[in-house]
Amino acid sequence: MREIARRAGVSCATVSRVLSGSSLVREDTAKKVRDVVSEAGFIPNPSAAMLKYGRSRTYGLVLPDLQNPFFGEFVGAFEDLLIDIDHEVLPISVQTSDKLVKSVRRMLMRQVDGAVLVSSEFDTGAVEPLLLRQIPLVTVDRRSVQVGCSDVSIDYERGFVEAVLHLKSLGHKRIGYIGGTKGPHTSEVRANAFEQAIRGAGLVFYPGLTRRGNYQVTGGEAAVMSLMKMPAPPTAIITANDLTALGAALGIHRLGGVVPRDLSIVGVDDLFLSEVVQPPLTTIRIPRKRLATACLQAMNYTKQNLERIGAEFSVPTQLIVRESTARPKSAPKKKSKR
Amino acid sequence: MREIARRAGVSCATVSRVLSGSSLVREDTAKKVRDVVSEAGFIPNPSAAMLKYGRSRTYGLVLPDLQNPFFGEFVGAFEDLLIDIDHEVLPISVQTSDKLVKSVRRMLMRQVDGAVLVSSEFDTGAVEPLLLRQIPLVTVDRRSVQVGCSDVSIDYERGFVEAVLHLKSLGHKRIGYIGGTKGPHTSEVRANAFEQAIRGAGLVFYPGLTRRGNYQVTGGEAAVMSLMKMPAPPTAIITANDLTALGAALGIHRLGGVVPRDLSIVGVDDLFLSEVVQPPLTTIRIPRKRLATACLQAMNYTKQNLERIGAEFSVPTQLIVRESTARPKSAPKKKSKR
DNA sequence: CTGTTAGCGCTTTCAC
DNA sequence: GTGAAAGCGCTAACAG
Repeated sequence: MREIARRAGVSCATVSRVLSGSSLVREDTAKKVRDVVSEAGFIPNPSAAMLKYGRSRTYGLVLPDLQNPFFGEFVGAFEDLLIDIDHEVLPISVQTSDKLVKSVRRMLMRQVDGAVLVSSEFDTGAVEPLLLRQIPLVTVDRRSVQVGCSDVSIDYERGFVEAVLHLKSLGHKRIGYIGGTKGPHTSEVRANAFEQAIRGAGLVFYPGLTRRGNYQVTGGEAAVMSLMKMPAPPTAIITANDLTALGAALGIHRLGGVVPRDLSIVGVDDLFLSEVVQPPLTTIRIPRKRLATACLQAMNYTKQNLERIGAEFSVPTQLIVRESTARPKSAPKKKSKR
Repeated sequence: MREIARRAGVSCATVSRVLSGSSLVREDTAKKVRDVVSEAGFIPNPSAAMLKYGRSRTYGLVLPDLQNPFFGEFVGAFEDLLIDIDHEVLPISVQTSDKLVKSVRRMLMRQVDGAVLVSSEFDTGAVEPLLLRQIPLVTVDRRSVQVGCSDVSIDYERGFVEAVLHLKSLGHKRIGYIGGTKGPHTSEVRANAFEQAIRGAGLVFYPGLTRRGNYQVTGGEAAVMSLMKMPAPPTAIITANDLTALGAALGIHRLGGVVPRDLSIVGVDDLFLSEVVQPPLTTIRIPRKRLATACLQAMNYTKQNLERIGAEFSVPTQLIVRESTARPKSAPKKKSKR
């Protein structure tokens, strides 16, 4: 920078002013500086500014599992948003929850300006250091907020209602559910949302038709195996995410069955792959862009209201009907009229 | 840090020495400092060190497409490796090649200590600024090196040979290929590798049975449609990656056919999803961990030999046989004995 | 062994 | 409108 100042015949203070777009510089001086800057290919070093202000222009993004394509896509969406405001993303994948403690340390080291926690599977203790240091937090679908921490919830409720109505209109009455393993809180919320969607549609909720999964293919497969072994198995299921749904489809196939003939399946996420598998998956889409936007919005809110309880944001979902759902085998023909 | 020094009754130089593990400190002093550090939850600010040494302990990772799960998995593998050496990864997804210029700028700003370029689809000009600033570069599968830039190639050759032999042993003779769109160089290399694998196996290479794809599902689908319309379509194909293979399978399905009955398909990557689709995909596995390790190794080599031409590293591939390959419809029964 | 000090690159008062 | 200078947190050379 000194070098630029020297070449332009000004001081580094002036160069700094030009670069930060201060209007206190005469236009011809500014132009000259800009010329020298671009000619020399000068790129300012933000670490110096960071050192001075303690802000890194970086947000931590804690994800449970980069193997799930959904999160890869989400990182991309979030990154795009940050580019526009000249920030970076520090992605952190946390397979096991004890790694969160280390991750928090990493974020602290890198002086992140905030953190988005997409794995809700964590105990508050782990993020305590972040809160203590006044780092704004945003959780996704944790359904609870606290001082310095906002939440963006994904509106599964609406998606579940749409999905259940769709299944009901096809003639399904015994609808099962394969959930996730996450923190008791979220799991509870979702299971309740499912139950209410069922009841809201005027159907009977069968607790015996719900299973736990692990948000992965393996969990969906195991759960569907267990479900189909029952004396009265479900004719349709809704799963916690597309990976679980894919696992369920695989399980049906292993059992010698066919989707949707033997079981209708509804996923959640709408991975771009869900469209190309056979059969293409009916799923409740979580819009990544909107989710990313809401996270950033929540981040800004939290930052500006650090002393107050965080706000709750919500992202809508949308049912995408494809071919993994159909009329149940046993459905009386007349139902088709409805 | 001053605060810590004050509390421990030492100077900040001593604190710094303790934190960096210097042995020049008496054990009891060091212990005391460590106690204070952990009690106060002190976390050093690396930007200061960065400012001083110009090193950020961050590597840029330029990826073509975070939507392809392979890259998500690769980011995870690379991140794991970097954690061990206390570095971070700055992931940058580059959809269009003109964005590379901006990305390069971002990496320069963040003072990355090096960059791994997984999209080989770029002209050398775009990364010139990196080279100029003596930032070590590693390309993946670019098959060329230069001063300050090493390459890690993926041994498609071996994978193609294995795949062709596998298909030949099943009785296939007309084997097609759906490539990618990447820079002319890599595409050429792969197409050649395919051709040689075919010839090496004593089969006839039919140029008319090769198509270009786009490394995505859409490309595979379009290419297979075109291929199957031919008077004498292939009985098996090898594709540039699993997404293309999935697209090809989808295309066959759209055409009313069945994989592998109407066409055997071999992919490349071994996405974890490839195992769970129907039929599970026969594919040439690229080991992410080994690839990540090789990239880091290449990075270290380049860093230590910045003045010299980079080295070439290679990562082996491995054929994983699943159910998307089978004997061709037309195969004479006696072939089965072989 | 430990303390003092200078300086990394930048921004930002405060003078001029 | 512009320059001079201090200071962000840390490290390394040097002094003690």
